Amino acid sequence: MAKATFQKPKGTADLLPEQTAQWQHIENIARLLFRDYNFKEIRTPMFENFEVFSRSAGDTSDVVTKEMYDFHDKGDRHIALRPEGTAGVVRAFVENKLYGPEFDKPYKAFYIGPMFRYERPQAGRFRQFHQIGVEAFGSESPALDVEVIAMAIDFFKTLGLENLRVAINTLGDQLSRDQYRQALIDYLRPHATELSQDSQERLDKNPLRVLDSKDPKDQKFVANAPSILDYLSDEATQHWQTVKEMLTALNIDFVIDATMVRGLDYYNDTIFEIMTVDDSLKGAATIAGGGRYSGLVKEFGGPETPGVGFGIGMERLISLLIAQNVAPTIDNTLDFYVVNIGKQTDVVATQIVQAVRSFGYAAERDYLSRSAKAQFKTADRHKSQYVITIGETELYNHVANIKNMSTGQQQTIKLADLYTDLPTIIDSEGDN
RNA sequence: GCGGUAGUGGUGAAGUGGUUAACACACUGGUUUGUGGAUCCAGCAUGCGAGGGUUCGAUCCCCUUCUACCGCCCCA
Repeated sequence: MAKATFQKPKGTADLLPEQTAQWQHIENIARLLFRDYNFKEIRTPMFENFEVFSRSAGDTSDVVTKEMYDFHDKGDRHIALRPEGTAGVVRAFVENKLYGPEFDKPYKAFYIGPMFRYERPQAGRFRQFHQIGVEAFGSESPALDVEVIAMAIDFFKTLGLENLRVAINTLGDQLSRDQYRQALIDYLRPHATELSQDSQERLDKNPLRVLDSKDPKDQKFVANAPSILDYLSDEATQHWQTVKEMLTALNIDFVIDATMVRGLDYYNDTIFEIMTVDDSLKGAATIAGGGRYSGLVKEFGGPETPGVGFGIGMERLISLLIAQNVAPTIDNTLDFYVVNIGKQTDVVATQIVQAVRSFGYAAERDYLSRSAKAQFKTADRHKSQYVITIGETELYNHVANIKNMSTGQQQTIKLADLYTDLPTIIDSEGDN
């Protein structure tokens, strides 16, 4: 490394061809599967006005208070790189009036793309990472909560993952939440000074998030804290019950985690996380998280419209696929390699590769005037099925040699035939 | 934002305050004046993340910085 003046920004990654194949595999499966559920792809900007995120994720959320990748542009606009997908989709939903009568309800959309969070990189955590997410707007049906959860699980199963744990909880509706919030404050307030510094602040701003704390000082209080499940309104209870029943009806195993809160403030009713129990991803076990939210569309100026969705972390997903040995093997094999010997053959060699490619075969040639041996080695390394050799003698006679690399058989054919009948020549190879 | 560990060629790595920085893989060439997977031979870091400092002299000591990995917080 003579002068490594340029390095990629902290927490980013270059995805090289060996890896992109893997990414494409996952994306392809997502697109195919989500289509089965009638979700359509939506693409929104990778950056938005800062307020789009601060208003939706919640002013007290960690994402907004310390992880926002934001800056002021040349027009002095306060811009933020999107830290998650929902806010932008909701903004687009409202801005494009997708709540209009001509659109399906629920309106189902999915997205695949990079997200940004300004934090210290570590296992399963990057400044630029990628999510596959879905959102469905316009129905309060618990069946939709369940469908979204089922789709995530379907996706992971299709990819071949095992040992997944689905945790669900409910945050109830506004009424339940308000009552619970008060109960929680009443419970925690007397112990306020014994809580961690962070949680003391949370107590005022967003007491539910105290439940999320991993600090041992807080944990002992969290353990005996009142449960949201005891404060659900009749309506919220009904919703919650139905979600559980439907999950059971679909044979989806789940655990109820009454202390699960989620990091974004906009959720209500059903929330869920899907994590691996695989040891390899200890610090980053959660590969998907999501839930229902009802105030967001209104917050962005649209009509009161409920939504439900999830986000899947692609980097974590890929680590898990690798850890569980279900990553697909990629095919980099060539069908043909064109060995050319001598300067004079340069033009024909180009004509030949192009002709071969025009038949739909993957083909490569040598551009470095290397020895025939070196070119064959390269062909071999690419596991090329056939090698076409063109030297000056062949050129003079208007022929080329085709060698089957697995049998070692080589035949001489006319260039004219190669250009018109290559597939036939290959097919009939064993016949004569 | 805080803490821990690390940074030598394309890769995996050894190494020492002092003339030419092991070894292996990969790659290139040759052994076979135009034909692959084997053998053997040869070549392949004026450089030890970057910038300062100590020293007669530093890849090896000190400081700063950058980056990576891991942990805390939190999350995907």
